[in-house]
Amino acid sequence: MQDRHFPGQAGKGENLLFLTDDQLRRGIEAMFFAYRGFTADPDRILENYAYGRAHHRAIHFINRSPGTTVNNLLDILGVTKQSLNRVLRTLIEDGLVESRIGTRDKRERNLYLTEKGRALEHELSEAQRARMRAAYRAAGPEAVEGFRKVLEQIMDPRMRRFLDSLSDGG
Amino acid sequence: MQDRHFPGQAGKGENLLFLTDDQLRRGIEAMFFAYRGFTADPDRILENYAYGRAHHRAIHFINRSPGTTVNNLLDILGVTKQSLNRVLRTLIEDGLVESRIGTRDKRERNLYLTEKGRALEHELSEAQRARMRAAYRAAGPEAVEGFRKVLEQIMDPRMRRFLDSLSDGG
DNA sequence: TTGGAAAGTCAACAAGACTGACATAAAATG
DNA sequence: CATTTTATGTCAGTCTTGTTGACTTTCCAA
Repeated sequence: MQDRHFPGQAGKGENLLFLTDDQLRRGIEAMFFAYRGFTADPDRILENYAYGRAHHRAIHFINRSPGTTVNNLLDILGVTKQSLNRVLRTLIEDGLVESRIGTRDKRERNLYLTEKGRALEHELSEAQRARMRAAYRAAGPEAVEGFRKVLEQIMDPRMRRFLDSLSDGG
Repeated sequence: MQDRHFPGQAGKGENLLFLTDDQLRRGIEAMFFAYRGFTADPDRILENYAYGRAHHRAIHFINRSPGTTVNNLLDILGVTKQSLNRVLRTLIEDGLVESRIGTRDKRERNLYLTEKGRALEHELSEAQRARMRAAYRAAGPEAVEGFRKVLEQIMDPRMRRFLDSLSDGG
């Protein structure tokens, strides 16, 4: 599609140099180290509250989709409901998340951040955004476009569709 | 530096649209979902061996730098020695890693993959590379360049220098 | 109305991270 | 040569976060 097809071996080889095992390995290692940096700042903040990454993820996506159900969250986070429930329980007990019984379906719980929850969400996301902002700025808009493009290809298609739905609808 | 400076608000705003909180949030969520995809295939393989991600990471970097020491590995992986030791012990017991007493400094242990270790390393990395290869191919070489550029900015500078040293020297 | 499915909760357990204390051997230093 | 530092390994205990299994409440459809 986007490859210009030169005849013969030389042309093809030159075009596909970015697909060598060595280039792939560099990308893999970059993902590993970058993800560590990506989580480092929120992790430091969470320590002050005796929370972990699981709490951050729950807070993030509840803030993102207020009124979401436990089942929705399970789908997004990809953990078992028991695991999520433990996290939600502490967040509710600590007054960061409010759980309201569903109106249509009383089995469901609609989740909302409280004022306190929004405050922590903002503290966490601002720390994470600061690092991303600096990285984006240093790399430039074209690099950022490529960054997002590759990430979307790495993730499972289901999650890509989910992200797309958030961008369109929200 | 790489920003072209237009006078007035409109020009500046248009140039920096990729730095809005919304764009940053999309990048953050993309990182989260992509990392899950990134680890999914190796995780599935590791289950068959009753190993975890920690084993994968150790195997990867021992394969990357044969003869590396425990201390080196601690530095790269960013875990405690107790944590790493548990992993190394099982890998050595299972005959995937060989630990030789250092020649210059007999306190050190030089770590090597055995034939069996290399086999697992290859199985794991090939699965991970397959996903990355597909993503790279779909996104194209320019996107891949941006991807790597942004990741390098996200990681801590220490790890960036480490990656650079691997590219130059190895 | 009754039985199954769905949403959510509670309890117990496992992996893998952590800290802290301690042991051993070897190297470095005074 | 005595002491200190370094590299590694180990034991014990804790924490987060994942798991499975059993359970309640609610909804829906046969």
